[in-house]
This record gives sequence, C-alpha cells and structure tokens, in this order.
Amino acid sequence: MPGSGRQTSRPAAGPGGRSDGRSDGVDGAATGPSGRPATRPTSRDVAQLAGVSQSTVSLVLAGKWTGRVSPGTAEAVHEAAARLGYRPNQAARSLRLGRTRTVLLVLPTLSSPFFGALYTGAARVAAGHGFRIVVYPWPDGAGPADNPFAAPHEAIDGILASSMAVEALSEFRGTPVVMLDSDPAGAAPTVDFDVADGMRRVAGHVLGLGHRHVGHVAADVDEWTFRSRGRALAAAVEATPGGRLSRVTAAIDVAAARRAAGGLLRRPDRPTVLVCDDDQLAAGAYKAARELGLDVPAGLSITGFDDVLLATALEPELTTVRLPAEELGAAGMATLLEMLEGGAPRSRSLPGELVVRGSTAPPP
Amino acid sequence: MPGSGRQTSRPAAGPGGRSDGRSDGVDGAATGPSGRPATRPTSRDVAQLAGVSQSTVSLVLAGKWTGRVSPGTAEAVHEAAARLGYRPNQAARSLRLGRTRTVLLVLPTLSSPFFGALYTGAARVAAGHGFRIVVYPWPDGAGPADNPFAAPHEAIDGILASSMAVEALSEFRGTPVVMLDSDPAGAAPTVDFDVADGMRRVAGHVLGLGHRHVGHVAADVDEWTFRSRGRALAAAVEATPGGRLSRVTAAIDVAAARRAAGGLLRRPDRPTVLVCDDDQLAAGAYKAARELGLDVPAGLSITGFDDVLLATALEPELTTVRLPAEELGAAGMATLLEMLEGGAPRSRSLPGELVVRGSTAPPP
DNA sequence: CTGGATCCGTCATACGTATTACTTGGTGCG
DNA sequence: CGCACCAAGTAATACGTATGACGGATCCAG
Repeated sequence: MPGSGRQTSRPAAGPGGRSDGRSDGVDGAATGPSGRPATRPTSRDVAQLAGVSQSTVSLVLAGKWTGRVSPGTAEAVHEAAARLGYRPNQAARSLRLGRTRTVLLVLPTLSSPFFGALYTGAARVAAGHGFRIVVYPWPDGAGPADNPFAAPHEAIDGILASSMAVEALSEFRGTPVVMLDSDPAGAAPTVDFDVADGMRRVAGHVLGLGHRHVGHVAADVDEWTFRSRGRALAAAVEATPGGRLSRVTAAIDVAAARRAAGGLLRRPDRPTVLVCDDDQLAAGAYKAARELGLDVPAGLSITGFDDVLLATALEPELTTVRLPAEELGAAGMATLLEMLEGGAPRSRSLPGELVVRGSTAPPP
Repeated sequence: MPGSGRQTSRPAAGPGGRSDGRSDGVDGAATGPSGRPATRPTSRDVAQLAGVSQSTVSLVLAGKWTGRVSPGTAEAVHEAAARLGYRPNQAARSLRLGRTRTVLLVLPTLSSPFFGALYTGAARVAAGHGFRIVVYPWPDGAGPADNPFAAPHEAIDGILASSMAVEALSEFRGTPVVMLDSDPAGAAPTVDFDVADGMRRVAGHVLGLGHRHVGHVAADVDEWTFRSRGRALAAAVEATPGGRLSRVTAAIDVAAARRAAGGLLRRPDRPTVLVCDDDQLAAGAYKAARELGLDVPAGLSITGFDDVLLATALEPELTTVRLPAEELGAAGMATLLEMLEGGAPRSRSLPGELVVRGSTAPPP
C-alpha cells in the first residue's frame, strides 16, 4: 500500500480510489497494535532522499557501480539508505532475478539433537551469505504423497538433503542438490562423515585394550553409513591375530538393542566388548549387561557411535565417536552455496573423533 | 545416520541410465520430456492453454469466481493448470499482496528433541495453510547483536516465539506475535503447558505413594515455567499433613544435578523422593543415588519432567510428565494463523500427562 | 569548431500475480 | 423499441527491483 510520498504515479483511479472498505476476511493484520503506518521504505524513497533516481540506488547498493556512479553520489545513497533503514524487498528481488536465496533442507526429523545441530551449522553458513533455510521434514520411507508437509516448490534455489533417495527429489528437477551423509557413489555431490575412519579408531581402541572377541550390535538399517561402519569394524578385527567378530542386528531402539545384545551375551563364549553402531543401541546394551549382572566396564566393555546427549547420561559414561553434526551442516551448506555461485561440485568427508570415557577397559 | 531409524534407502546410482558425468542437479534435464523450455509455467501459459485471459485464471484459481466465471470455463482452467503442473509463483504473489505466507519461528535451540518436536507440530499446521516456516535460532539471553543468524526482516507475516522476551522482538514492531510456553501475563497472546497442573499430578502421585519428605531438584533458571513448577509442588506438599519440602537448585545439566542431588541426599534426614524439574536433572539424580548406594526406586523415588528420549533410556525407566511439544507447536501456529486472518488473539493452555514408570515406589 | 570518447546517470521495462474498472453480447421489461 | 441490467469475461495496472538502452555534459584531438 502506498503510504508515503511517491510522485511517479498517475493513478488511474482518481482521488476517490482509496475508499475501498473491504471486509473480505483475507485482510487483517496489516497494521499492528502500535498503529504505525509501518510501510517499509523502498528504493524509490531512498532515491528521493538522496536526490537520485531509483536505478542509481539499485546500482549502488548492488555494489557494481564502478565507472557508472561517482563516489560522492554513491556515498549519498548509502547514507540515505542507512537513515531510512532500507532493506530491499525480497519478494521483488526474487521476482526480478528468478532466484530466491532460499535453500530447502530435507531431514528425516528434527526431533533429534543430531539433526538439530546439523540445522544450526547449515543456518549459520546460510545466514552469512544472506540465504534463508526452509526445513522440509521428510520421514524415512515416506513417499511424497504420505508427506504431511507441502513442499514449497516455487521458492528454492537449492537443496541440502539428508537421508533421502535422490530419486524422491524428482519433483525438483534441475535444482542443485547436495546430499548429506549418504552414499558418496551417488549422482549428487556429497558431504559425509568418514565413519569408516571413526570405526577404525574404535576398533583400534578396544583391540589395543586387549579385546579379541568383539561383539557388534549393528543397526538393522540398510543404509550406507551403517554398512560402512560394519565393513570397517570387520576389516579391523580380521586384520588382528586372534580377532573374532560376532554380529547381531537390532532396530535403532533401546528395547530392541537390549534384546539383541542380551542374545549375544548369553552365548557360551560371549564377546568381551560390544561395539554398537549407535549410542541408543549402546544404551540397550547397558541394560542387557545389567540384566545379566555384568559390570561395565570391568566385566564388559561397551562403545557407541555419534556422541549424543545420552552418552554422558549413561553410567558409566559411554566411550563413543563424536560426529560433528554442526560441521556437517555447515560444510554441506558451504558446498551448496559454492555450486549456486557456479563453482564445481565438490564432495567432502569429515573426520569423527574418538571420545574415550568410562565404558571401556581391558577384558576381564 | 544416527538415531533416525531409517528404512528405505538404496544406492542412488541405479541400474543403468545415470552414467553421465554430470553431478549437479537432481536430474540434468534442461527441457522436460515434452521438449518444453525449463521455465516454470505461469498463469499466462495456463490461460493460453485454456483459451482464456490471465485474469480469468487468477480469479478461478483464487476460488472466488462465483458469479463471474461460468462453471465450464472454470473447469477448463483447472484442467489446464493441472496439465501444466502450474504452481503460482510465490515471489510475485508476495510482491502483489504484501504478504509472504511465511512465519518466523524463534527457538533457543534446535539441538533438543523438545524443540524439534515443537517445530514439527508447527510445520504441520503451517503447511496445511500454505504457510512456510523459517526457523530463527535465538539462544537464551542473547541480544540481537550476538546473534549469528540474520533475521529475514522483510519476509514474514508473523512470529511464533519461544522463551524470549517480547521486547527483544522490537525489531519486528507491528508484526503479530504468539509466545510459546512463556509467562501468560505478558503482552502477547500465549500458548503454554499447564505445568502447574502437571506438577500437581506428580505431587499427587508421590504423596499418594506415602512420601512425606519431598526433595525438589529445581532448575536454576529464572523462567516462568520453572517458577510455576516450583510453586505448584510447594503448594501441594504444604497442603498435605506432615508434608515437608527440601529444595536445591542446579543448572540444567547432568553433572550439576548430580552434585546438587548428592548434597540433598547426604543430609541426615534425607527426602524419600526427588522431584526434578526436568528429565536431565533426574538423570543427575540417578547418578547421585547410585553414588550413595541407594536403589531406585526401593530406597529412593525419582521423578522427572518433559519425557524426553532420556526418560526411557534410564534404568529403571523414569516416571515423568509428558509435555506434548508437538501439540504446543501446532496450537501456537493455529493461534497465530487465526490472528493473521483477523481473528482475536486467544491464549491457551495444554495439559501434561503423568507417565508412571519404574522410578517411583512407596518410601522405604 | 566539430566529432567522437568518456563520465555519470536516468528511462523504461519486465518479472508474475491479484484486482479493479471496463467491455460485450444477450435478456427482460416497460 | 429502447433502456437497464446481468452474466461472463478481459484489459490495464501496480507491487519493488535489476538492468539494458539511452542521453546530456565535458573534454580532447584534429
């Protein structure tokens, strides 16, 4: 709504044109409780104050005015903009440029500290580049039709996707994509954790403590990251003289892990350490150990993976691998923004860090 | 990826096909299967296909065409739109209407399942109304200057804010605001949990088990929700003959809670139950109990508040109050959308549910 | 003195939509 | 028959920005 002095005009409707008293229902909320006029200043307002044309304002603020505008004029424009607190209207910008400075972040869920941290890292980088993030929760296994969230098709420049088949994104044909922590062999550039390296560190730690019979409580999820963890552990154990691996699988769930780990521990020749694919699985392993009267770590060592909040709430605290989720988000967003600016896609891997706490000790 | 319980996933490189070297974009197609240019169809394209004018398309798709367009024409428009897969350009819409269908969600952090769930509920409701959510992480106590995230000033219709002084939002003067789980006495409409009621349920439960000396492990955070919990607990205990309350405070942190609870338990006349303001505090109480050789629940009962993942990972599982975070987000968003459509602000309170698990028993 | 060349800017326009004012062909009615 | 009126649409416009096409000085060489 035109509130302040604009002179261009030539309103087709005469002086009486603004008498509309619509009560249609889709109005409302235009003026806040404070009753201020509240029309945001436009580039034309800035132009008027600086005594130049709107196009000059646009040129100056875009920063590409060398050789077209004198330094003095440029300064005047900047000053006027600052005085009015001018912020460009994003809608107009998007309409003109065809780009929205918005990135879609696809996550299986936000109800997990891991993905929350991932978001935080991505948002920090995005904000630094003037980009906005819209989160698109996409539960695992859900098809586009099952999804309770409408995808904002129209308004994105790129996609940062975690845990989702690239094919499911077919709706966004032609949109640059960076995948997070998924199979690097896929079509899209990927930023992931070097989980194989992380698992090698775990293996090195427990084998170094003297363990030889290693129990692996694996996640019952057919995903690249877990397959990779399993392979790395198996390789490390096999490479050790006397090394031996027993594996059970469980859904990522405390109760399921307890049952699976219990089965493993009840075998006559039970392993002396349980390497778990995930901290939640480790929590289940704790429960199984307690059930069987095994002391951790004296009677049984346990390790996790991820280092979520849970890890330090357990007693004793859990030896695990810290995956820097926030850095993953940040690196992924940085990669995507590079692509959006015409750079070549570039995949990366982030190292995990072994955090040794109280749940591991030499075998009994 | 951690803790997500993912089911579906397959190697992105399918059998055959995707052997081209391109790696940017979901699918490299510059033109669709029909050979059309890659630009998204506009309302004019729809108009041309339907044999009508652009304004007719707009009228029909807006749904308010009764008496202005014949049913037959309307159907033709709908069909053409469907055939082209037309989606209105949001930027143009926003520019024209001055509204963005975007809501800012202010949260202290997303690295917590609670706020993640809150987001999920809010997003579900927003998506149902064609609104988009932009998350604005605002750590508690941070001023606007400290904030590493740039606020997208230009592009929001309303604000849903959790745990933040309304005054800190002064930047957004005139924008409708709904506060979540904060002091209902404030200026803005509020949706919160009836934590007083929840705490009364906890008190009723433990007092009903026969406990009389109640220890309160309170959060050392001066926030409405915690003050309210404390008052409700005190009132319930005082109203019970023989009831007695001992209180310690601790930062919301497992280690701090352990120290505080330990102090309480080492007193000569120690309480027989620890009512904790929060599940994390309860986790600390477990550790203190174990340290002192107290069995839970036989020697000491413990209760939490919030019912986060942690609650069932503890051994024994924690008796606590489930706060439906997702519903909070949904109710808050619903309230905000009502306001945006001109409705009167309306505050609400959501009840919590007592979840009795294994950590409470009659006093020894 | 004149015809470029160089500066420093402005004009006009398009992006895609929603909406208001207007047109047009038909119809009822006095 | 003439006029108003209705149904069914269409033309025109504005939202605020970015940018390519233009324009008026000023200066310099010939």
